[in-house]
Amino acid sequence: MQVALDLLSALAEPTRLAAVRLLWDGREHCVCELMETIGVTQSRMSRHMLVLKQVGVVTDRRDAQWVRYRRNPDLPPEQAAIIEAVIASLDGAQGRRAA
Amino acid sequence: MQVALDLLSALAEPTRLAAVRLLWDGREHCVCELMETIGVTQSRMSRHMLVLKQVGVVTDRRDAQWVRYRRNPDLPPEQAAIIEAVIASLDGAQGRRAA
DNA sequence: ACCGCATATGCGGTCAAGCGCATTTGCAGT
DNA sequence: ACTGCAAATGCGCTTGACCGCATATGCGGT
Repeated sequence: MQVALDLLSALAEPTRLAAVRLLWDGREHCVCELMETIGVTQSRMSRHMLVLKQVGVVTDRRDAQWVRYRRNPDLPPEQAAIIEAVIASLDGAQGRRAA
Repeated sequence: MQVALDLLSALAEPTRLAAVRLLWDGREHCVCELMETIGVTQSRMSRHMLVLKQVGVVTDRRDAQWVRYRRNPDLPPEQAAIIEAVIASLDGAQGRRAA
């Protein structure tokens, strides 16, 4: 159960959920981009990304002065399914509001 | 986003996740049954059920001296999908361990 | 009316999560 | 070597989640 709890805890925070949502396009994003898009301070963004990395949701890579984060391609399918369901609920809410 | 965050927070707690899992059989369960099955104190169980009720995951019903909780049948599908993905990951982990 | 089981709740304590600020570290250009 | 941007981290603080204990409330049965 612990794995699921860790994942849920990681997602149950606004900054982290926003980051996961952005990273779920499959592309790489540096911390500076994420913090600007989401609108949070640098240390805050950095720490939250660490949490996401620790639960295995994302991967990071040094690229010169930047650290590029992206969705972890090796994330177990059952966990990916959870994240996708969450993102779908976010997008769905948006769509229904617009309709 | 708030709705999803509330749901995730509600699920990201051991006692509540265990309760949701039990209630997801669609049947009714009283607090006394839940607390015994899960193995927690009465006040603890009661309070966690309140949280689950507040986020709309479960419904309660007075039946004589008991309060019967069950899965909320009116839970929006996108949220139900999240919960089902979580439960599937729990069951899946179990099955794979046994295999 | 009283008792007893089931459930909820008031209260106070503990602990970890999250935060900002300041500093450090990593890296590239000059 | 020095400067500057990107990212991480040490530190101390605040706040809210969760807990147990005790008590209140709801509801039959006697």
